[in-house]
Amino acid sequence: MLKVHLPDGSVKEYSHRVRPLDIAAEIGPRLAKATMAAQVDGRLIGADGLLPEDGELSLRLLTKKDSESLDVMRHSCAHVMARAVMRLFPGTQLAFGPTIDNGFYYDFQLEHKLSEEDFPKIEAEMAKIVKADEPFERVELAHDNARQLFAELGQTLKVEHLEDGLKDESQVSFYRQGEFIDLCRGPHIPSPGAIGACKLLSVAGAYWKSDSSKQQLQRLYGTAWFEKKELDDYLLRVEEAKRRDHRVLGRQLELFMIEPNVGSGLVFWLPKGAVVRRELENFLYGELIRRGYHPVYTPVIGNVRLYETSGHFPYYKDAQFPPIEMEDGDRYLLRPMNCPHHITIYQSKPRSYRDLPLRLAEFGHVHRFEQSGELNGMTRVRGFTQDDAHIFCTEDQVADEFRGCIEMTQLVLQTLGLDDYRVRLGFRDPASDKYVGNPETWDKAEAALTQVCGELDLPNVRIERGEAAFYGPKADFVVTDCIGREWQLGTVQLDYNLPGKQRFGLEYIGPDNAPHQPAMIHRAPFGSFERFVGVLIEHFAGAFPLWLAPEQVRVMVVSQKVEDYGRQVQKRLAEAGLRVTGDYRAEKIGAKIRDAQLELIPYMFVLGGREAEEGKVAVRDRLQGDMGAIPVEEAIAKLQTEIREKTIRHVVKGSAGLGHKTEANAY
RNA sequence: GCUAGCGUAGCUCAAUCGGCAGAGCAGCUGAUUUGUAAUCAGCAGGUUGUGGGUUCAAGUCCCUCCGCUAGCUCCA
Repeated sequence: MLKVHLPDGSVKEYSHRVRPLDIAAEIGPRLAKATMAAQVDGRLIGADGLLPEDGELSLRLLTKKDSESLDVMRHSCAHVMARAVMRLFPGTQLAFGPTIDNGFYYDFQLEHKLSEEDFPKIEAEMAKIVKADEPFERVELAHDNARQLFAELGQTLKVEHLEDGLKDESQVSFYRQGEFIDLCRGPHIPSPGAIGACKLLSVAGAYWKSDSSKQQLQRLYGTAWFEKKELDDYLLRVEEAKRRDHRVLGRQLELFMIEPNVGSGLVFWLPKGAVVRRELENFLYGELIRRGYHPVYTPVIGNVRLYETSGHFPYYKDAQFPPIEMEDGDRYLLRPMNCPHHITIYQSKPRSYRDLPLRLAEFGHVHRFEQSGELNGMTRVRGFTQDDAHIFCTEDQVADEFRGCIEMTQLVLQTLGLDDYRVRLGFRDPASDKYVGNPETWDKAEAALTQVCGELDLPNVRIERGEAAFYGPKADFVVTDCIGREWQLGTVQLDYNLPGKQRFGLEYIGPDNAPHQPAMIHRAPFGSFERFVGVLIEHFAGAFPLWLAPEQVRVMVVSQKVEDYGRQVQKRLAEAGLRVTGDYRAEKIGAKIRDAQLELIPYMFVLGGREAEEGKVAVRDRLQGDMGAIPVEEAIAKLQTEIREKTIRHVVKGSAGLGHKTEANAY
């Protein structure tokens, strides 16, 4: 006897084996038709999944209205796409085809080079399959039989996966739809007729089992929705996201440029971008001084020996610009990190426990030779400036110092309205030989980090093995941008290894008059100015809050007759410390306003004969339009308050994935 | 680095089958003196990423290199 609890509180009992679909049919034929999948005690299963004979369970029938159904349908759509590709290109080998945010992909191995020109053909074939609406049938087979089946079908990648990843499974499942059979855990929707609208998005290379030493496959990306309108909305959102791409806005708004004749991945900060950066630097410097950091400046190159000691050179040789070879045999490296230089300052004189914690801060420019395919606007470059600092402290001070770093990072993100982020605790992978130091030291560092993070109110903390730096574990702040990409920005890293005897052998004299080894914390709340500003441009869609805006207010005159008054007001605003320009062209006021709106200037002061007579300015707000005329000094005070308070007047509503990103910044 | 696609004026893009490189915006000059998102007219702007090849003829076809884009791999 099986007891089934339904969400409405009702309970049904069965003495025979039933499937969710049977239960749906019992409730009503419309529901049976609408059922896409089911949830049993919170676990997703297919509508045709046989429920146990005895016991008690809670069942939810999932229809198109339930968000869980969307993923199930998209996975089915991946099968439909694979079936279409196999029909069009016989001999296609199937790899993996999972669901991702807003869509799905499928990896294939085939002779034909897929390109966007093939998309219409594939989509047409998919449409036929959807229209035919043949059911997805789940079949379970013993491991050996499955292996034999896929060997006969010539699906060698699937056979390899059965022998490798699934070698311990005694029984495996696959799904059949017409002539198409695929090894698959499921679940699927009952039949593809429910796929309302789907579209192929792109094709790209991907390595078999994510291993760059293995063969490269062709990956087709697609998206699918229950309703055509949802697909259209999604495509609109993608377009909107493209418009706020920091590379596009960076050029339009003259914030930065990258000139291939100088070098890939090397950033030029143009005057307007430099203003944004300088404001951020000033903000950070204020915080650093308040928190007892000492700013330092150190060389941007150094003898290779230094980086051999730190380990950076041997570990990241291929990702660095090659050393400069001198005639006397010395070799100098463009520094890839600032820590060895700050360590050198620490070592420059004997240190007492009374000096600790010692916090050395530097906006240090570093160079790394990133692979060409990794370069991306400001977010992945070959020369960048870290808002770096290194804290040298005693064992007892580690927790407090670490907490201080996390809090400063949170303050920074909060100040800029970046609240869509998660914290990744990067720990070592015990199986890897990438890490320096002994396991006990690592365990100590990881335990300290876990404890501190546990005490703080951090969102979405997740431990990821294998994500540590080679010298220590870290807490990375990973921010999601407007098109659903994640960027590692701030980082706080705990290091017992570089100060250790095997590396730099740092010491301080303790109260017991004996030498001790200090601990080190590496931290950067922004990560790098380049990447941070890149993400910030997308976050604000180029419309910075007043305190960051390159141009805060533009004075514009209705006619050149009031130019003198305009210049007077402009001068007064500049004296008050505002970043101001004036538009005195022989243009109509509408044209001047339009230009300023497109340049995303937060405030416009419109001046005509009336304002000149009364000593006022007509304030036009970029977001709200005409605010009416007020005295000049009142307008200045209003803007100064907004600057001082770092007000954010419009925030992108962050959420995971492009599908949920909604347009928020009107511009 | 790998796979695929793409490189035309400062920007966004056009150029039929291989047949005289073109438009809008921006820029410059002149006229206009304007009240809350584009006034009008004129002028100028190019070694079609680079080097080679095929052809009577190449922006267009082929090869090399460089760069960019998407994804993969990597990220101290």
